[in-house]
Amino acid sequence: MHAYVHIVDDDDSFRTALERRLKLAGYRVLTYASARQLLDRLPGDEEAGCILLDVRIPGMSGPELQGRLNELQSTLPIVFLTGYADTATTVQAIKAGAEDFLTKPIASDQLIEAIERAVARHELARSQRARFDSLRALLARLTPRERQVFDLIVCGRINKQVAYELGTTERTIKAHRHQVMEKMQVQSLAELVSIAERLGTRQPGGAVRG
Amino acid sequence: MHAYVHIVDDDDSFRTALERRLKLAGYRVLTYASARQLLDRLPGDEEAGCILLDVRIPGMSGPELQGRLNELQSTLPIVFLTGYADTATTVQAIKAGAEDFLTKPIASDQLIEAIERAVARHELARSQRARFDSLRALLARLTPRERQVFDLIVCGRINKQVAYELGTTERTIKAHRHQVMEKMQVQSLAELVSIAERLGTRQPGGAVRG
DNA sequence: TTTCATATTGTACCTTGGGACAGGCGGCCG
DNA sequence: CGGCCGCCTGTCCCAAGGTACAATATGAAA
Repeated sequence: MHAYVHIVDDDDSFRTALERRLKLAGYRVLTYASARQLLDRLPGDEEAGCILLDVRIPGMSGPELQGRLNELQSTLPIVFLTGYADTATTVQAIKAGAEDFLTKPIASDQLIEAIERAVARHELARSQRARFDSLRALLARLTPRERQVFDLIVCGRINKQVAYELGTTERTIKAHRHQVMEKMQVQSLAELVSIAERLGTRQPGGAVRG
Repeated sequence: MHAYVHIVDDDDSFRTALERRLKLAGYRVLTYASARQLLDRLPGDEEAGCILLDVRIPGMSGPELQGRLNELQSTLPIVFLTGYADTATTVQAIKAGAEDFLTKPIASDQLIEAIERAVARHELARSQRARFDSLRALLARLTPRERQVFDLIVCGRINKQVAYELGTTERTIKAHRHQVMEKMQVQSLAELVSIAERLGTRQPGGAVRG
């Protein structure tokens, strides 16, 4: 386990001490004195890891950074680590998806436990994200027309209905449908529907009245 | 809005005061002096509502009750309301799905806000649950054989393959398949797959090697 | 201007799905 | 025991999906 731990804290000595502790525990550690710094050298998703984040840091606060990272679709789990914790902030942080909320001083084993949970969650999130993204990539390769056909067939329309709704012929739809199956790398309608369902691109769509 | 608020607190006077406040705010209120009492007269899902729960109550604690209710598949959101809140308990409660975690004394408007959020969430959860349950009910009406056919066709098998895997003929599968579509009240394979996906009864299942 | 991707359409043929109609076998319950 | 249900099976036929082979048109890119 060579997971990255990103420490964001304005207290130099605390940061250094924590860095040393975690390196001894086998982690790769990167430190940041402010939220800004972390955003500037934003860690990607290439490696499993997590963020250890102080609540009160100069400039952008911990929860603010959390919000920003959420906006940026970051999957990096956050473990808050702070001196004083008021209930509202704690609740807000956890609701916003933080993996944990710990108070200083913190026992090493308890911290490591939290980090391990966070890293495990990150690994899970990454793999889910990877699957999701690869499906989205496939979908993105469809031409606009193919995408229209895709949407209709995963809603259960038969070729004839699709042809009617798109103002073309059944033969043409067969061609597009073939392309769709090809590009989405599926052999059956069932798989196609399953993908659509998982990507959330499937609105049941009323039955046709023709 | 005639939502039910279930107050669980061992402090008689607090319970009564809170009950009065909430009734004035238009809620229907039920009070319980212990976790046991609430479990005994367990509120169903018929009406929207939420639970106001103290952390430290005699017998089963707030978080313990929360765990028990989660086991029981309760959808009733919990708003913790307690005098003293340590961080670990707060984090644990929110992670376990509590809607909020407030400390006494609490301003009415803030409490009402939390209750409103909880009730809204309950309404959402109830409607989702209802849809889910109705699908499960349909699925439960399938005979064992039909269920096997269902599982295979939503994985993309064609009749011939299903027949082979179940050691019977294509004709028989057609009959079962017809029954499945009938009982599940769907007109297309797409809808059937969608249901399977939402019910999580669909394991991709490897391609057939025949 | 040539080339490429996209969108379109056609014919012919085969496979798969699905309905209509009809029947057989075995277990469970009143 | 008779009837109901689950399960199985058959034939005929049509509709829908899928493929091979082929071709046209248009706009954008090289």
